[in-house]
Amino acid sequence: MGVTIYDLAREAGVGIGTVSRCLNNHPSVSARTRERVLDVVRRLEYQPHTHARRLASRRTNTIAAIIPFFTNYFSIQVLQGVQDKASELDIDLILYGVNHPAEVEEYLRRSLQRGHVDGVLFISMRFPDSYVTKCHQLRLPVVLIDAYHSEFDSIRVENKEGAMTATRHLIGLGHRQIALINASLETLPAQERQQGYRAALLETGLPYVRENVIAAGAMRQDGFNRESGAMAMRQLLPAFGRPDPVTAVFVVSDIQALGALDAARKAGIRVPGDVAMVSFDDIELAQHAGLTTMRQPMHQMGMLAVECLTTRMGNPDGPVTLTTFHPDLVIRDTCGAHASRAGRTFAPAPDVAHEPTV
Amino acid sequence: MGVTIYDLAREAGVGIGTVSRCLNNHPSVSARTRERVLDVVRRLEYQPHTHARRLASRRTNTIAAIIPFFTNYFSIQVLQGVQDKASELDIDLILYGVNHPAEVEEYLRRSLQRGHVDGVLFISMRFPDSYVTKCHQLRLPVVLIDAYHSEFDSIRVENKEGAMTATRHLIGLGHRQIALINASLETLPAQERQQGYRAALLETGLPYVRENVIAAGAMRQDGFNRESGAMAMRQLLPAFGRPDPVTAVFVVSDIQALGALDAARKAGIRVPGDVAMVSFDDIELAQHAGLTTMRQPMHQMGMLAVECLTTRMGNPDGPVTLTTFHPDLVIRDTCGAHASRAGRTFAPAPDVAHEPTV
DNA sequence: TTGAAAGCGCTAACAG
DNA sequence: CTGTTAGCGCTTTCAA
Repeated sequence: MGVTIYDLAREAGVGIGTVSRCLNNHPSVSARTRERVLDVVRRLEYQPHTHARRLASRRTNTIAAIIPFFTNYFSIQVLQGVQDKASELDIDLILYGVNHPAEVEEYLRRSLQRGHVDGVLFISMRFPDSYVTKCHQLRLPVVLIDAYHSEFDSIRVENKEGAMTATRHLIGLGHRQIALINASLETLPAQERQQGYRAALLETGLPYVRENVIAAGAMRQDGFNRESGAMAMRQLLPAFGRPDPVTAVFVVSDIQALGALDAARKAGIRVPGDVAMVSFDDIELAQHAGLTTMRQPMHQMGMLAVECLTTRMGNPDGPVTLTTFHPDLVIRDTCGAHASRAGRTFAPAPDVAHEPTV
Repeated sequence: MGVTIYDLAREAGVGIGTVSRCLNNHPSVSARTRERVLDVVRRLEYQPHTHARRLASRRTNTIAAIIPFFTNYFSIQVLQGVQDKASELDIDLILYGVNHPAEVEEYLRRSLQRGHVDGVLFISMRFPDSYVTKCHQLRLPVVLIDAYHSEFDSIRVENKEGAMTATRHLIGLGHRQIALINASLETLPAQERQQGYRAALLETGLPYVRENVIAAGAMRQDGFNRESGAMAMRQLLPAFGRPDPVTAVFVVSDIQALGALDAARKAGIRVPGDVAMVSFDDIELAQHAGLTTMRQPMHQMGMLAVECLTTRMGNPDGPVTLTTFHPDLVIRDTCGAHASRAGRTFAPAPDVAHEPTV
């Protein structure tokens, strides 16, 4: 039905090898011949057959991204970086959105089919241990983003450092009772951010108050969602009224901060008037809501992940890499720094790395 | 390097044809043989080679989705529906995110490669005329979502009707000076929603006031973005102070409403206190912001699009279909219906379809 | 029910 | 520089 290289070869009066060379601009073809062949290509509106090419060349030029897909804005923004870089490199990107944990394995299984994809990107999810051997055996390149595994390349952000910066900022603004609204401690980012929060308190000599810390239980998106933030804020409400009240909150993600903000508003608590807030991620909406937050270079992380994956594809046995970005503090409205500088200001403490257990 | 059906055949003592039949559970294989072969399959951890299979069977089991990707929440939610259905049907989904208009053609060109994908989904974008003939020639199935073209299957929402409902709701709440914040009139949804707005005014005998209508110019996302909404709101500010002031606004998308809300807040205008607001889409954030809005069944539209595409793949010459959903009014905070019912209430007007030109 | 053989359309190694 | 040839791994007749 379609035009094949045989048709082209016949029409141009050359062999199919030559046609193939022209198509893949192989150097050893005379200018005249190439011209003639490409002419025929245009005239016959030839379209190469993707899969035939892939079968013969053993390269698929396709990668898969496995991502938690329940409208997770962080992941979406990483995905954009991935897509942009893939597009730039002319690589097809297969999207596997995970709604149910079981799907992870299903997608991995698919990716493992020989010749299906050249590599897999794993975003914001724990990599299932049962698959690490398989991936290695079948030599499937894997890169993790916002996740970590000692046997795969990972791209992440300094969560502990970021959480420390956030907490210090609040301390610097004069706050002494700082609450923490966390996601599920099952996840690494949640653990690390809690460590950072705690470390910042410790280094300043502030007590770690158990009641000030709310973690999400097992739930949708591991607690990185709006409702989780709102619930936590509601739980925190009494703490605003007690003597020596909580006057600031560090929320481990913007999306939770949005929910917390909402809950606070409904309870008549003003932010930053009554309580200051700093969160984490800097998703696009953070700007809209005026969140002071720790920015993660999501787009850049996505782009880098694709580069890292292609590198890995080219060198399957190279050493495992770990790339770490440093989050930046973006000051907007919720921390109150812009509004009034009435509070006492502490000098930033030195970078002492306590390692409190969580 | 990998295990092939030849290995399986040798190991099981059968021909490759039989192996292939077992793998594709073709009926004409004896239970015993099948058992034996499948045993070997498991023992050797055989993985079929995707591309070989695709080449031989001429089916790719892959579709592509071309979507405007600059964090457009509407599209993302549609995409989720697409992904869910594709996953359910075991179809691979290639994601083509468009950042620059030129990329559309690039992606279409790729999709047109023989055997690349079985079909293409086109979300929220005008389909380039230069490609309609090509798609038909190469018999590439195409389905449009939130867009329309007479020669392709389309899935959309009754924009005019929705806009009328929204505007009528505001009228019913007693408002008489209702502004319109629109996106770029280059797009079909913008045109249709403006028609609906106008029709609702006309049927009630309210004048169409030119100064009350703000359309976005040519810009990012055709004006369907936050900044556009904020700008429009700022332009509208004087109208709130004049005699016979504007007391309500219909905004053609939630994302613009978010921007408008922000701008209003900064200008000291309370919503719904000073001005009521109804918007369109019901993206996930609408709930968070308390937007009264016209709900589009985005997820459902995405799912249906995939079904429609597979149907089309099975019957390339069937009649072109157009599926239309009706948007639902979701009442939350911004319209003020919950707050006070102080205003006069008009009875809903009959469904007269004026067709004002835009 | 099964095996053998002929492709699917292309790449790449090998002669010339 | 170019033509020929041998696969890539699988599906699908066609006989048996």
